Amino acid sequence: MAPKKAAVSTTRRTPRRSVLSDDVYEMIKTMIFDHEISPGSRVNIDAISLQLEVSQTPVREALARLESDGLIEKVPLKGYRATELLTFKELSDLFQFRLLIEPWAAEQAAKLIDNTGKTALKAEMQSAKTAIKFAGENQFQALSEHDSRFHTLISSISGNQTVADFYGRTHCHLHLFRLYMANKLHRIESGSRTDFIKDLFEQYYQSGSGQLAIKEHDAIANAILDQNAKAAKSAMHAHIESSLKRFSPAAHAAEK
Amino acid sequence: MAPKKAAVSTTRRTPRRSVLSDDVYEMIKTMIFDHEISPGSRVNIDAISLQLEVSQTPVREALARLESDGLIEKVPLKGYRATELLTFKELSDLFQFRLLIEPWAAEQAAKLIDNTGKTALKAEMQSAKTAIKFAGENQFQALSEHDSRFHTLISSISGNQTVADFYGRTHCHLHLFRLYMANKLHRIESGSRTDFIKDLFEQYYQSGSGQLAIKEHDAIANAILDQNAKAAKSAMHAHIESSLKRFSPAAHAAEK
DNA sequence: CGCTAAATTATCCTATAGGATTCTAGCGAA
DNA sequence: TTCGCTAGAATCCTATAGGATAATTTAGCG
Repeated sequence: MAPKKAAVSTTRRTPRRSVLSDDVYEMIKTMIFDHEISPGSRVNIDAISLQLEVSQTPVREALARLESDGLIEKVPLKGYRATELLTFKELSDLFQFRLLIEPWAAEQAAKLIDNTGKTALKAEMQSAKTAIKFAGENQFQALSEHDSRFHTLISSISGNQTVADFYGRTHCHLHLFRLYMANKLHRIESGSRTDFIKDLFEQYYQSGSGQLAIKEHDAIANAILDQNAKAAKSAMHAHIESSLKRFSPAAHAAEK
Repeated sequence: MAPKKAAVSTTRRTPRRSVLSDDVYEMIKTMIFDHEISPGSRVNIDAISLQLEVSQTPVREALARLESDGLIEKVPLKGYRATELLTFKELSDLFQFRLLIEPWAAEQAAKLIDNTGKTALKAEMQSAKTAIKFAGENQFQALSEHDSRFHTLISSISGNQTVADFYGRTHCHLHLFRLYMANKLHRIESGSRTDFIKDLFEQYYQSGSGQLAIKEHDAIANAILDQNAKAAKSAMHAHIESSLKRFSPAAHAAEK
């Protein structure tokens, strides 16, 4: 093994640590996240490479990976398109899958957590308090990001890398955020169902739901910190079921 | 091995139904499966594209997807390599994951199966009988393929597409077959541990284990056909645990 | 108004060149 | 001999142009 190379001293070089195709992957994912690429719309390789000012090669690699993730689908000889929003059935299936792995992960996390994990978990719960301070869409986004980090952290503490990987590949928070955004946009455009849907959203996604989710997180986190495996498992189960209930109206509305 | 036709001046009409990169993806996966690309070895893009007589673009796309599948890993600015064999820990994690989803899938399958599903399940069990007739390595491969189809079928009958997708992405049978092949090759090369490992293999992987696995499959299939959900669930649970026991020696041997 | 055929568009694939980085080999000095 | 430095080779990553094929649109005719 070669000793530390002093090549770092050439500060002038571009220390591009990551590869371009990885950046493109993240950028496209963000574009999907932000509804800049709307569900079902076509994704033109030329357009993307022009917009991001890169060649087609890294765009192709990024799209191939996004297809594996289920965020993009390829229609042979026709091109790529963003996947549609989740139907209610797909949302249910996804949450059923989460019910199979996440309560187990929480249980294991309670059994195996060490001091490093406890510190991280406490820090994440602290960050939730600040997320609540945001308003409107920003609050939802902040809460969504906290939620994503929270569940990722627990699956990682569970000690099972396979479970953690597969949880990450659900991209569940991305799907939920897309549902949220689609409903929000729809609410703005068409005034017809405004009252009904508006009520749903004010009630479920804004402060009320946010604080409810945080409370459920608190219960999970405390059980894990107490190393109470049974409580952690059932709290996670309850949280996911409750979460599905909160999002079901959004999925139903999107199917209309 | 099969002589493929050169991509000559295209006077010939090729109604290629699938896209080239999909074919390349399958070919590379087969090469990994067959140890033509051995675990940990580097995968040269140039070499692959020359060997398969395609350009680099579809090879890149295929490798990007295989990376998402965990079969290939990319080291930035150094190239691609095949992933190493599963360690015992990784094998355990993988089977723990299977224990979380497959017994549930079997339970659901028993509840939801219809006549089409019953026909398919019976046909698959019938094909197992012919697989047993093969000998040696071919028997193992035939059994492995039957096993893969069997579990895929059940996860599909479960009705939950998400669960079925994620099961498919474990590529568990590919990993198991790689473990088997690596041990087999090692056994041939080094005579030192021959007796010990040979015993293991004769006992676990050849006819003995094969027929045991088929018996376990029978139990699962019958429970599902009887629509006995509880029995299906516990039979699947037992089968996966038993399967892990059968493969653990291979993983341990490979770590040496 | 409906159907066939040509023209257009779009996508996939190929080919190749050049920049960037890592690995290897060889030379000189302590 | 062993260590450090430098030159060269090998490899990967990016970029761009262009040809081939399938899908789509448009024009023309019955």
